[in-house]
Amino acid sequence: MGRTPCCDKNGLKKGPWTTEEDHKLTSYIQLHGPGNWRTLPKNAGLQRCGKSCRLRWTNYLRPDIKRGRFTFEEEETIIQLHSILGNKWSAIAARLPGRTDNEIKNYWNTHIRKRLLRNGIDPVTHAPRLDLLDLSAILGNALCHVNPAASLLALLAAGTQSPPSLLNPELLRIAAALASLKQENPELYHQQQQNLTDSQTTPSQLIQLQQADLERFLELNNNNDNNSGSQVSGQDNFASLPNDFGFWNTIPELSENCRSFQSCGAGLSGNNNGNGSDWYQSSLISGGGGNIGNADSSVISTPLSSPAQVTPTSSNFVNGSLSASTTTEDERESYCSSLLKFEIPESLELLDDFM
DNA sequence: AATTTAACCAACCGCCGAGCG
DNA sequence: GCGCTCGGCGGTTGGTTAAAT
Repeated sequence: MGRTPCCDKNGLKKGPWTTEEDHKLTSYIQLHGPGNWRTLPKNAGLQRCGKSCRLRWTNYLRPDIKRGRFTFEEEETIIQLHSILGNKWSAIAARLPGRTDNEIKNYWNTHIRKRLLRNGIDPVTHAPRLDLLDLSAILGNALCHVNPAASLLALLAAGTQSPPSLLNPELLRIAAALASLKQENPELYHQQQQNLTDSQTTPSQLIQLQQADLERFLELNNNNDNNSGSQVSGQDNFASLPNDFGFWNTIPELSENCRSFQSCGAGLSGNNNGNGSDWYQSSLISGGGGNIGNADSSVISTPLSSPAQVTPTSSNFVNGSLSASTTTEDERESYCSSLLKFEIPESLELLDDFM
């Protein structure tokens, strides 16, 4: 199947297109329609190969192309489709009106892929990188949606391998998830609670290992709130902890783990139907999952589609999600940062319910 | 202000499959 | 069945711009 490259011929121009060339190509296609790319450049008076013309038209000049930044919904769609289709950019583009495969591919490679990698998620398999992450965080995130109670158990079980005085950051996160579930879907919440009751493990025994630190932490958080009258970021809160607070300050890895603690908003997504996709996708975008020791604001283990526990200050926050049409990446980052604000929900008392 | 580095993205390259004679 | 062309696709490059030093 031999084939001569269409651009090998001398005299054919390469490189960036000029306005005049764009005008010639657009005018010709408006008159004759696209197609027959081999003869098109000659007929249109262009010193380009047909392939170059086709790419210019399909990726840039086509009138139905949507320019500008990708919206939040588009980003979610790309991730979702990529998890199913892989690098089938044209197939993904077919689901995103106005976006070209080239544009999606570029956006994936320059934005989404990097973000997933930063968050410890393999951009190829969409699975957490076990070699990079803390196992308990992975377990927590993976199970959180399916079965919060089981997730709690898993995390607590993982916690038993840590020094007893270590406050497992996932514990509060899962607790917040359960709190959110209780508010959003009481029926499912009680079902999960029943699952926990039916299990052979006694959570009270496990949770007691961490209860002391949990109480001290909440006490500190309350003091901070009372003193400042404002919310305190998670990192600041940890920074304010006394050095003898638990065991973590003696071990760098544990210290980092705790400093990366991000609370609240970890509830299940608004879609509590057992399909984990939107929670998963939101986690990918917002940076969910086992980010350890990374203060990057893009790695927030909080699903954007679950705002129940957070109070975003961004004006773009509309109806429980970012206002997609106006959301820039900077604003998204800002929004993510706002999710770091500390708000231990009152319903965290539900931990006692498990006791 | 100048230089270096990083990020972005349009465009190119090469491979592939469909279709045709 | 073979050879060829065409259009499509995914990977990669390199020029431009922005940010950092």
